[in-house]
Amino acid sequence: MSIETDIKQATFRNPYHRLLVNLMFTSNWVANAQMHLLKPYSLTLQQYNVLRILRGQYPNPVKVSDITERMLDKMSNASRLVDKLVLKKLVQRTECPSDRRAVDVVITSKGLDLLKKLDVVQADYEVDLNSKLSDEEATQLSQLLDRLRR
Amino acid sequence: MSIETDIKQATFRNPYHRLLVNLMFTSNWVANAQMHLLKPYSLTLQQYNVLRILRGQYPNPVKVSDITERMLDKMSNASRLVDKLVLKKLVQRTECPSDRRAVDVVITSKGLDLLKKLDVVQADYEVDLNSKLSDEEATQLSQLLDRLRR
DNA sequence: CGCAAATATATGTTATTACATTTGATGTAA
DNA sequence: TTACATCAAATGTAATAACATATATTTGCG
Repeated sequence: MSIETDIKQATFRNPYHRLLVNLMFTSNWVANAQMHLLKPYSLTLQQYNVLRILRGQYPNPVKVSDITERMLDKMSNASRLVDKLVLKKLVQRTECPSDRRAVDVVITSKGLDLLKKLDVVQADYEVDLNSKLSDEEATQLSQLLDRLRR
Repeated sequence: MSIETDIKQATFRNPYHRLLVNLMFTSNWVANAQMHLLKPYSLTLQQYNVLRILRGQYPNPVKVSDITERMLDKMSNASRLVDKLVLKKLVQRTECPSDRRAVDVVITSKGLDLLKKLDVVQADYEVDLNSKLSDEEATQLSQLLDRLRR
């Protein structure tokens, strides 16, 4: 279904207007689906993203400021997000030895195990996308998104 | 810059994984920019979207349930969003004569005036996109997003 | 060195979101 | 018509987000 049908709007002013609306709508649509996948594991999308960032650097620590930077999903909740993950014992927080202002965060083995389980769920979801867009189309879509942010 | 550089992640498992991350990232990026455009007018992005939905039907009323449906941005805040807009006198709420459970919402002339001012701001933003993607590319991107939601 | 500016994180506050429940109205089947 | 399911909106609530400010540390310039 086209975005026009999905949001029941007959026309847009121009292709850019349509694109902006479509982008937000689609992203919400995906975020929603992902949230529901994560729900049985009591993880929010943001917490999941933080865990994946940490796994990407494992076993090296990542600073809270690095997490903030990579999320774009805005300022200063990184500290509290890490809080939540510490409470769940999915990450560990230690003072950075070279800069006592900073905090080193590392994913725990419990966190890694959880991500492993979620990899399966996520892979299934991605396979599902495969039936809608080919590899090439997914790549092309990604490249167009990159250009939009230039 | 590619999404890899933007979020400092070397690789993704597959094109779909990259696409999902890129989609969220880009959408946050756009939402953020839009939020800052709206800030001087003390409107949130959601409130702005509701106003545009109402303008689309003007002078016909739109039910709260219709607003909810078109937002996908989830359940049940539509009622409170309308509340906020009523407080600002940007919309008017009247009981639907044919179904007393429902509520008819109509944008006021003050609301229409505000949207008119925002049209200019929004148009400027869209012109800016024009320098990054051609009309055809914007259309193509939109179509790929449509297919992703199939 | 001494001190102001910058940096990293944490915290306080308010608004917004997600989710569940409530209230009232309508549709429908016995 | 009554009883019951369904539906529309509003409301309660807990979690989360946005934004400003605070606290502690480091950096760098005179």
